[in-house]
Amino acid sequence: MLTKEQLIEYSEDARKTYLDHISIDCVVFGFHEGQMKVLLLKPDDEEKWLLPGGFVQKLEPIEMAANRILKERTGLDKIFLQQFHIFGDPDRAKFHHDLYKDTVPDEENWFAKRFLSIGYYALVDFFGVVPQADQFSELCTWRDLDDMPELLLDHELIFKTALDTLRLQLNYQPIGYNLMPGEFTMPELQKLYETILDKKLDRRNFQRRILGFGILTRAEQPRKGGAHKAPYLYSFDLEKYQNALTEGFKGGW
Amino acid sequence: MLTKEQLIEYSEDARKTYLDHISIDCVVFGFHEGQMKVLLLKPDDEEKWLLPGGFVQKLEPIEMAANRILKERTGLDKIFLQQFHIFGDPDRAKFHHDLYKDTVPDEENWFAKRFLSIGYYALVDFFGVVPQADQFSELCTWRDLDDMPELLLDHELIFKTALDTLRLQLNYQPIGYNLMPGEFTMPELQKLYETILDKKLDRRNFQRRILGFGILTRAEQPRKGGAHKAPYLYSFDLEKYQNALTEGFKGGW
DNA sequence: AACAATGGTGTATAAAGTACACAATTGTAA
DNA sequence: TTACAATTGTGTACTTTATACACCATTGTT
Repeated sequence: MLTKEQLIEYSEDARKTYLDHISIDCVVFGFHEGQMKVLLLKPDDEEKWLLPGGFVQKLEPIEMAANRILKERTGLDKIFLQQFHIFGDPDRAKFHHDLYKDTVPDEENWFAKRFLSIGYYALVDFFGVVPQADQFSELCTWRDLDDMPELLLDHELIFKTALDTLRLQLNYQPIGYNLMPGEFTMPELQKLYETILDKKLDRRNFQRRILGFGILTRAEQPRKGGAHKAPYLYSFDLEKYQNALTEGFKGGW
Repeated sequence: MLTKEQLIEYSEDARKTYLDHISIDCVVFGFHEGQMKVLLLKPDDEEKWLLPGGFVQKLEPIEMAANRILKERTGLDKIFLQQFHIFGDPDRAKFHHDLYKDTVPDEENWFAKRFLSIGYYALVDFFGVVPQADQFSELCTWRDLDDMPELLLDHELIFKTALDTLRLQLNYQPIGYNLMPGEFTMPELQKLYETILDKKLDRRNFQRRILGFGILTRAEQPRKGGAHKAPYLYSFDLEKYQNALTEGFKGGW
């Protein structure tokens, strides 16, 4: 244990040495018309795009910060959020730094700092979102997964890491409750998996596997009205879904 | 884009609102005599124990910080490190805060802050480690996985999360290169898996599965001298091992 | 020389994953 | 009205992987 004097000295040292700045960047996934979408911001006077993000406030739990930030951009309140990595290269804020470096000296420029950024990914209901730009951006909108623009900073890396994590997650957790509408058909759910994985799946094997998870309830009436054979409607059995989320699927060992 | 005045005002606001403190906590796993071990610190004047940790310095990449911190505690240089979560409850530093709260006022006490902590786990060679206590601790030593003492702060949670992550990792990545000596027998490797998973595995099926990964090389001579039948010696084929690390094992989808 | 303890290898069975075929329904074009 | 394309539902054979269990080999001990 330190003495009083040691503690005060240590504290002064530490204050100079260790202060840092935490931001959160979110990869928000939505699903619409058979396409996986990501919510992006287009900053003023810039070609490239950004992930929605913000700063963690003093004493604010990071989970709460992530929810707050996403509420500002999407209007949504209770969002499926998953922390997946922290990114911490010292020069990752270079964009904002460069943008303002001729305007004000570094000492007065908040952006002339290193930002550690916590990466979250979110799975949301496409129709529930009302995209809202922030003060630095002219646009906040959905972009297709297979038509992504170039991203600023290390947001390319953050996005890729999020997608990899999501794909990995498919192997041991159910997915879809947060992305699909209340009722959906099996082919629609399959399309979700196919866009996430970026590959075709066999219709019949997909159906068997998904049903084998035991997390779906089939409605009595199929969906009428469309062309072709009327498909059955399914919904997630929330209790079993939640259980599968915590338990995980197959063991491996 | 902000004007000069807006930027300066924004920066001042931000400085007050967002400054934070980043620490790193490490769960260091070692393997010795058929037992999984974790490196722990016993602070002065405390019953409970701590994980080795430290602070990330300004402008220091976090990966580098983790390596630096572990070098101080273990003497090891190039360590297998895996970031797995960031822990950010506002009151998680309560221990140090309480410890010193009667000694100096909060403004002068570095510990009267919220610390965000990045959790890393490390897999190391047991014999390569020379445990070294820090200035706050009377002891730094290995503890058996099944004989863990109580831990301070949220280190219990950090440890559990690390173990869960490690167990999950077993399902899609090889493990052992960083934990086993250069040459080892199949039963020894099996014991590693068994202690991590905390369950018995079938000898014969384990062997087939591991060999099926194609990452082991069998030495020509078995290990002589011990009692009973002489077991074969294996070593990891580093190239194939690395490849399996990045590729992952089974797909699932 | 018999025995206990440990390690190496094989085989039968069950479960899971893959590939593919056929029937049913619905709107549309002939 | 009928043939057809498109889509969906269901089944079945085959392959691969996982699981359970049996037998033999080696080595030191009794």
